[in-house]
Amino acid sequence: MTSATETPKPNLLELLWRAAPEAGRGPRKGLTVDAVVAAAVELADREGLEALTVRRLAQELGKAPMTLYTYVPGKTELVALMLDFLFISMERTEVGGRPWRERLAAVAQDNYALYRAHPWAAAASPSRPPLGPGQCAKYEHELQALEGLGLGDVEMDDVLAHLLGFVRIAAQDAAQADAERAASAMSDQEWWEANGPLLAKVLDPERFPTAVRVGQAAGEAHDAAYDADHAFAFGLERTLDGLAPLIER
Amino acid sequence: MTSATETPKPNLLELLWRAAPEAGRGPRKGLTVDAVVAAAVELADREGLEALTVRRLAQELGKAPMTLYTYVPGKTELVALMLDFLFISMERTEVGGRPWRERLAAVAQDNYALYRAHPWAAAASPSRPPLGPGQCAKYEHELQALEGLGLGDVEMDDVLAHLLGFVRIAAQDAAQADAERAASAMSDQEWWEANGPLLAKVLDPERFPTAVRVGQAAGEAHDAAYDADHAFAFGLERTLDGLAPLIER
DNA sequence: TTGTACTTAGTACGTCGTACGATGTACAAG
DNA sequence: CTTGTACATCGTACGACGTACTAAGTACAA
Repeated sequence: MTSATETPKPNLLELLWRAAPEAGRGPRKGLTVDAVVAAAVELADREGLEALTVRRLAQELGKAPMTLYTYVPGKTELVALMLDFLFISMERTEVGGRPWRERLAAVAQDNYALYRAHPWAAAASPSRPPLGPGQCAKYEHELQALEGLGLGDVEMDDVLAHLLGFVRIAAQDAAQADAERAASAMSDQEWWEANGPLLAKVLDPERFPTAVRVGQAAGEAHDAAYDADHAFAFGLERTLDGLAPLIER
Repeated sequence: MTSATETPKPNLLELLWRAAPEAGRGPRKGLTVDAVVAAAVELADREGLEALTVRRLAQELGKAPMTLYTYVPGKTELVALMLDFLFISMERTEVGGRPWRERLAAVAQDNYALYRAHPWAAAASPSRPPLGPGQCAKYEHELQALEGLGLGDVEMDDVLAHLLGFVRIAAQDAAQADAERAASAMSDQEWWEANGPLLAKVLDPERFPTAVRVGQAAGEAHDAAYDADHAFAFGLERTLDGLAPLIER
């Protein structure tokens, strides 16, 4: 055993809470973790999560790529920090004293707005994000919207997870629909010219009677293959309806 | 303009429906699209989606990497084919004549079972998969579970999308929880030794009273940070409760 | 003043998806 | 039967990626 200097390699939790031991010797740092994270969020917002590469981010910050590893141990940790960064500063509608349905709707809408503003976050966000300050503040605020409704503690957690899961999948689907529209160089017309004939042959109303009928009706109703905001509005009502028996019992 | 031979480059839809123009000249093909897709599914099942690389898949098939591009235009299309492959052969519980709640529960459970057996699929599956034969058969079957309940066509589509969205997010969360458990080299005990002190300091019951109380209760109730199957069971009941007012009106 | 812990940067490794070009095969046209 | 051509196959290579490693230089502690 040498008396080697253990480079303490900051833990993700320490990083999230900015509990790093505050360096002593050596040159001054030219950046902060926050600056790196903020720039990363801005880049991901602007050009999507797949454009967020270490090289690219370093370039925007005017540093060499490997320099970023002084601030963040790796890309996974960076994304976790980015998420918590969003959670810290997201809108939290105040709902004290309002009926439960409005309270939960506000929670859902705050989350949906967050994911719509930062589409990469919907895909990156796990159901149990690491316990950073943002996640904790968010959890606290959202649980308070569920206080006093006669739910047990475990039920409160179940209900919240259920509600937030709905919002996440709605936001994921919305983001993906947007991305597909943007990525497809084809106009709707071109697409139909290319694929219509085959589809007409293959979507046999005798083989798929219900599918053809319903699919057509849905497509015409939304004037598109998929209407994300409608799906969110519809799903939110259903989700709240589904919580009513538990809450109003 | 030369009279160049346009290599017709198979469309994704043509590929899904196996409507490729059936080559004429040249050496016999050593594989089929189905063989490639089946091997890819098996590899992804066995080692996860990130282990599914073109080189690796080619190796398992005894071919050179670039050879696969004769069968499939690219990796995105391969994943789409893999999904439709699952949809073709998935379990479809027969539910004719049963009450609506049982029917929808069966649809949800068939989907959940699919995603649990093929965890990569939950992440890869969009809300509107391309219209391959599997997706069509699936859509048809699932819509039939909604027939005769007094819903309009557009409502049937909305309801199904809502139900399937719930299943997808539940499966995603389950897969991710499993993956995290597997990836973390730490035991629970090691994790708490490493992170407990910081958490104790930072999870201040005065700052986050509800979060600390509820989080602890939920953690103890499930004996883990997250219990995916419980979340699915709970959420399914809530989701069906939420559809009741629409169906039983 | 000197030693040491640190930030920064350059280079490089192993991975990925896939473009390109050469080689050889088997059918179609002569 | 011969020959031309469309195609399957494969080796090589390119430009990305995350990041390990090393060297250089800086500013505080002793």
